Amino acid sequence: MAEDLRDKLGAQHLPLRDQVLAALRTAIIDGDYLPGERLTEDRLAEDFGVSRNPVREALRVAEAEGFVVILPRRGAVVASPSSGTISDMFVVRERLEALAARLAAERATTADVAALRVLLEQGREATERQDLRRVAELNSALHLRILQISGNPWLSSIAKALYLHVQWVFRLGAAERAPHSWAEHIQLVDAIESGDGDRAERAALAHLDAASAAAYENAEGGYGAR
Amino acid sequence: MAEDLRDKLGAQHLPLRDQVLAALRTAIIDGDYLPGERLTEDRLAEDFGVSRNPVREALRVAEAEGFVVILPRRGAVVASPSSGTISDMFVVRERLEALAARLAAERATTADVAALRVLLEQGREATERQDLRRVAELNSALHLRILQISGNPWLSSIAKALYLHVQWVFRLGAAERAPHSWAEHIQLVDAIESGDGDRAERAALAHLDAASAAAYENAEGGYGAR
DNA sequence: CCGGGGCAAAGTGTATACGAAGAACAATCT
DNA sequence: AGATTGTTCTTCGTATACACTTTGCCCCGG
Repeated sequence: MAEDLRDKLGAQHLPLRDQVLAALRTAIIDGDYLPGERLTEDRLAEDFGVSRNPVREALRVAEAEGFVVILPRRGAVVASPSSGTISDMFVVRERLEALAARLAAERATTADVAALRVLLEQGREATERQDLRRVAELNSALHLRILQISGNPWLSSIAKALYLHVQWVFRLGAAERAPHSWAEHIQLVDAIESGDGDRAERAALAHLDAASAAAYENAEGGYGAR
Repeated sequence: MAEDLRDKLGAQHLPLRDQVLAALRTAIIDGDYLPGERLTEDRLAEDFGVSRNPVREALRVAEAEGFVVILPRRGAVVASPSSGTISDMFVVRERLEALAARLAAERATTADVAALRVLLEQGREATERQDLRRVAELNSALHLRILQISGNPWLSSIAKALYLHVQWVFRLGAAERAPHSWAEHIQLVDAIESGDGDRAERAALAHLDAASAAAYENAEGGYGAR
């Protein structure tokens, strides 16, 4: 896309609305704002120390991304992912990440693979140290990196959005993803390195299936229903 | 120019920002605003007969949806789908619609299938009448209906967003989709009726491949670069 | 004690104005 | 010419105002 243009020109200035959006997203994902909670504009404006306008703009985008629901004349509430939508999410994500794995396998440079291996190694270390927070971070980083390597901006942005929601569900469902997923990650990176699209896709599917099962388990009755 | 756009807003009593967003989307898809065209807030506000606030909120969502690109401190321009992103879109859409077809096959009621057949029949008629505009409408309706039957809101909304972009590319690339796609549609609906997920998926893929090829052909050098 | 009517508070939706800062472009100076 | 300096256009954010809806509460009558 026009990313090159965007990079060239005044890129480093982050509009307030974007900062608010980022803060809002993480607040929701981290559970600072709980599903069903009402988000009045004034309150958010005060929380973030800005006026109503940036907040409103951030809210619209958050709505488009599925983090909040906006009821006309009644304002925004944090969305409530039901267990039904969780499995829906995973079915879609499975397909998208499988595709990403295939494309990544077909396009990865040796540098790309090296970067993945670094993440893998760091993940192994963090797992050894029992640093679950860092493990989760690296897990995200790995998946996001693969998406990026796939070189398909649409795929990347859609899958990223879904991924954020998955994280959200995880946090709500208490536990972080179990560390055993790193074995699957290694399989996946190996497959990508091999350049074999079919194999990469299979590896991604296997991994996602396991992740899905774990998520579903965690999520069962995890959050405040409604 | 400002008049016809204003008329599209009509007398509905939705929030203005939603009307503006809808009008903006269709204006972009219909080619009233061309790729690369600069969209200043004042201009849009005047075109739609509203103040700048609803316009700004609509623009943020339009950006999230990929219809415009917002450059910090420089404002919004209509996005320019390059032929690269077109094929990227189709690769993703292929997977999603294949999934939708599978789910639809697994879940479709006889009423669902009947509804699809009605669309099919209307499409056949419209094709006979050479009513290309109506054919395109029915084509959309069919795909959207299948998405809906799939019963997966995530899949549905993501694929719908992608579909809008495909339509956009089509309009830009001049011609509507060739009428021969109806034969593929019939295959697809038959497969869905059969309840055979694999078969439905294959039918969807075949259809999408053909559509993709046609789109790619139309798009080649179709629009004004940037 | 309870249900409903009505009223006030809260909050959204929209408009408007204004100042600050960035970007683009023209004019000016060396 | 090339660099520098204004000038202008716009976005970005703030603030304010106000209509209109929704909500919640109080009070009243049963």
